[in-house]
Amino acid sequence: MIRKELVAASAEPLILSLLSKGESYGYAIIQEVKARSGGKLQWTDGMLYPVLHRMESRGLIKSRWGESETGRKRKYYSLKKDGKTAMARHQEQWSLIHSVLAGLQKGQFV
Amino acid sequence: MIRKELVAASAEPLILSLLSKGESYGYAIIQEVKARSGGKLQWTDGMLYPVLHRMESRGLIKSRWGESETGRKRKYYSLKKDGKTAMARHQEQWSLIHSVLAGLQKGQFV
DNA sequence: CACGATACATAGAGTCGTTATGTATGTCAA
DNA sequence: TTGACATACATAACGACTCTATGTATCGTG
Repeated sequence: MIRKELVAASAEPLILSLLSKGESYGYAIIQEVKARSGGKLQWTDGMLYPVLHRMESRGLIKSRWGESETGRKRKYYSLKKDGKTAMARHQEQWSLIHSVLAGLQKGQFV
Repeated sequence: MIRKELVAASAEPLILSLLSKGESYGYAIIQEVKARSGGKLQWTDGMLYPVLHRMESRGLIKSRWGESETGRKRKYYSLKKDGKTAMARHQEQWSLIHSVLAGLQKGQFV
C-alpha cells in the first residue's frame, strides 16, 4: 500500500502525463495506472473522480461525454493548455525532490 | 513554491534520510533542506515540528534535549530501528512512482 | 537596547485520500 | 432467466495533514 501523501502528490502528475498521450476516462485511467505500476498503484474511484473534477474546474483538463462500443456512457478527459504547463511544473518539482533525496543517500548536494 | 502535496509526501523521507547521517534538530533540518535544494525547499517550523512529533510518537525517531555551545536549548532527534525500516519503504515507493512517471514521459515522445 | 536570528510549540482553517454508499448498464455462465 | 462480476460515474463523512499565524524565550550584533 502506497502512503496517502505519496498518492496525493503523484495523482495529478500521473493523470496529466497519461492524458498527454491522448484522451481517456476515469475507469481506464485507474486500469492503466495499475498496469503501468505492475499492480502496485491501485487507485480507487472515490479518490480519482474528485481529483478529475478539481483539475477540470481549475482549467487543467476538459471533458466530453461519449459512448463505448457497447453504448455505455463515458466521460472522456483531455489536456488543456494550462494542463501542459502544469505538467512541466510537476516534472521540475519531482526532479528537484528526487535529486535532493538521491543526494542525501549518496552524501552529495544538489 | 513546491506544491503542498509534494511537500507532504517528501517531508518524512527527507527527514529520515537526513537523520540517517547523524542526529540533528528542527532548526538545523530546515537549514540543511534549504541548502541541499539550492534554496528551493523552504520548510516552515510550523510544518516541521508537528511532523517530528508525529514521527516520534510513531516510534520512527527519538529525541533528547541538549544544548548548543552558547547554551541555547535544542531538541536533538535521531533514527530508531523502525525509522530505518520506514526509510527503506519510502525509497521503494518513490522509485516506483518515479519509474511510472518516467515511463509515461518517455512514451510521450515516441 | 533594539533587532534579527535561533529554537521550539500549538491552534484554526482549508485541502485531500479513504471508505462507504448510491445509481446504472453490459457480459457470461449456470 | 437469474445471479455474479466488471464497467462507469458520483458524492458524503471522517480523519489526517500542511499552511498561516501566534506565542515564548535566548543569543549576537550594531
